[in-house]
Order: sequence, then structure tokens, then C-alpha cells
Amino acid sequence: MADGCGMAALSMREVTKQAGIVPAGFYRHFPDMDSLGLALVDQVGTTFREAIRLVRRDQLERRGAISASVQIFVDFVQAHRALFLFLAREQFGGSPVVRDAISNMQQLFVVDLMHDLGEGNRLRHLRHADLTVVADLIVKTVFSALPELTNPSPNQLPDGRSAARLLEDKLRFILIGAKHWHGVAQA
Amino acid sequence: MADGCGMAALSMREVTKQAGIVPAGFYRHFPDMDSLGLALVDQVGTTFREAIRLVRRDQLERRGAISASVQIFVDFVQAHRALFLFLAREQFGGSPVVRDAISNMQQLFVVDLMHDLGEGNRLRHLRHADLTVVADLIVKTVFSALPELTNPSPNQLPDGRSAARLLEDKLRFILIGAKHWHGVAQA
DNA sequence: TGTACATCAGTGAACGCGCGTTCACTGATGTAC
DNA sequence: TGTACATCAGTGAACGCGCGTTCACTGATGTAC
Repeated sequence: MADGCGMAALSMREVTKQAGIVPAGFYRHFPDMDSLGLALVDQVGTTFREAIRLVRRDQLERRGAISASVQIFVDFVQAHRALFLFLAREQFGGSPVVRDAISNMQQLFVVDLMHDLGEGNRLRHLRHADLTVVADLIVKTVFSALPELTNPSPNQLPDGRSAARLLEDKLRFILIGAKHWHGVAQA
Repeated sequence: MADGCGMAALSMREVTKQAGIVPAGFYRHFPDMDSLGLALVDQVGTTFREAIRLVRRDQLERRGAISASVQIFVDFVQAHRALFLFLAREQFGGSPVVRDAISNMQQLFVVDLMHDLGEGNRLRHLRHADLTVVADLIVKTVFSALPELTNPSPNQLPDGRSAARLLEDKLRFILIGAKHWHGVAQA
């Protein structure tokens, strides 16, 4: 998958060849390719949560700025590049069952993030529904930055800006918006 | 493709069967599946631009609110569901050449949007680089909302909130953030 | 310590199938004179 | 108006190939007694 396409373009025989076993050996591990996909979603979910834990710990211990959090996350993503590449590719394009699994995982992150945001002082004025929107926006923004972040040549973004810096500024815009949000009446 | 997966899971023979011609007939129209993909990107690009034109005209004539713009866009997407479904699926998961084409198209939208945002009065305080970030954030947010917007059962979002309403609020947060942004010193 | 048995990842051969691609063809439509 | 020719979307048969899946098998490792 490192070459370019998603799992759909990958045959079971290619997987076994890469793994160094005979095609029939695949069935000793998974009944079909969808199960492999689900196992990978599980793995990337665990890894992602580990990254979140790192960021959160940094926030607690050092009250770190956004830029520090993003840097921690980006480094983590690049250290597990293959796994996050899988996530980036399959989040929309994968088979329905894999896509659903990723979507569920994403929803868990949104709920977690809502709690985190709600506990701080800066966003106390947001109602539950508003927090949902902000958390969903942040999570989707991070997910849609994954293709750039997993790109091995990270300097090809317009403006010469790095992918990490771009994500950082986006989050800043969102959080400033959340800070100045005063309910639906604003519409 | 309406069933669930992306183009990668689609064989050329299935396409011809759906089109009602014999497999060999495919080559009268495209040399390979990638060319079909590029043609579809072209088509969805034209359609997308038409949607943008509609929204922009509404903004000029009626100084419409965000909610009106989003509604126009969402209606348009649902009227061309199959095409935007293709866009949603292939934006990350497609073959490299299709993905690049979509990414280029996206970049054109960002540039256009930067001009639009820069011409208004509300965001005059943003520098060029800041405008880039906001425009990119908005475009990516809209693109990542496409899977929900093209979903035939749009009421399955958490909170009972409609996909259109969710997108609307996200854009509001972003624009409020942009309005209150005061340069990198804010970091 | 030694023997008998269970477990299980990996083997290798075989199967039927749908795939992409080729080719010479047909037959309708449009155009030149 | 009529004839000759060019164009070109679609045909149908055929090809070799990689695919997913099956099966009885091997042989290493772990466990019971």
C-alpha cells in the first residue's frame, strides 16, 4: 500500500507474497480481506489513542501551546507512517465495513475531545451542541490533514508552509472561533 | 459505485456491463480506467464550480447568510449525488493520478476562495498567508462533509443534527475565528 | 527423562472464474462529388 | 437526387493471467502423563 492506492487495489495474494507465506496461509490469520482491514483499524485506533495520551499529558504537565501539541502529534504520525497512511486512505474510500469502523473510531475521539474541551476554562460558554460541532470540526480537520502529514516529502505544500504549521494555524482559527462564539443567536 | 466502494474495486468489465456495451467497447471511449477517472474529475469539477457560482450570486444579490449558502450548496450536491459521491470516495483513496487531479482542483478552489474572502470587508485584517489557511480550512471542511451530504439517509448524524446544519455551524466557527484573528503574534 | 498426542502456522497443488486486452468484423451515420 | 467513401461506436470470439478458495499434507512447538 506504500506505493499509492488503497486496500481495494490490493489482492490477498499480494499480501501473502509480501508477508513471505503461501496464498493459502492467509486463512490461518484472517477469513478475508475485510477482517484484515478491521484488524488494521483496531491497531491504528490504539496507536492514535496513544498519540492523544501523549498530547494530553503534555497539556497537563506543561500547559503546552497548540504548536507543541501539533508537533508531538505530527512526530508520532510520522513515526507510524504506514499505519496512518492506511487510515488516511481508507477513511472515505475503503470497503463499507472498514469505513464504518473508522467512522466509529472517529466518533469516539469526538466524544473524548468534547470532554477535554468542556473541562477547560476557555470554552465554558459553549453549550453541549456547540461543543459537538467544535470537536467534530477539529477531529475532521486533523483527519483530513493526514494525507499531507504522511507524505514523505512534506515540503511540497503551497506557500512553502509545512503541513504541521498549516494544521497548527487551522486549529488556532477554530479555537479562536470557539472562544468568540456566542450561541446560535449569532447567526 | 453507488453500492459502497471506490473506483479501485470496480472492474472495467463491470463498467461496460452497466453501460450496456460489450467489454471491448470500452476502448472506444477511454484507453484505461484512470482516464475514465480523470474524465469524472473534470465533470465533477465543472459541476462544483457551477455550485460555487450559484452560491456567489446569492451572496451578491441578497447578501445571503451562511445558512442560505450552505442550503444552496447542499441541495446542489444532492441533485448531483452520484458525482459528488465519486469525489468523496476518491479524494483520498483513488489511484495516484486521480487523487492528484482532485487535489489540483481543490487547490483552484482555495485560490478562488481566497480572492472572495479578501474582497469582503470583514476579513481585511488578514494577511495573505492567513487567508490561505482560512480558505484551505474551509475547502477541506466542505470536502470532508461530502460523505455525509451524499448519504441518502441524512438523519443518522449524532445529535439528530442534519449534515447541512453541522456544516453550517462549522463554517460559522471558522469565520468567527478568522474575524477575531490578529496575526501570528496571537500564538 | 521419555513417550504420545494436540495444536497450529505454513505448504503446494489444483480448481474454476472474471479480468484486461487483441483482433477482424459490422452497420449506421455523415460527407464529397 | 444518387453513389462512393470515411468515420466510428459497438460486436463477439479468443488469449493468457492472476485471482480467491479448497484440500490433504508437513513439521515444529507445547502439553499430559
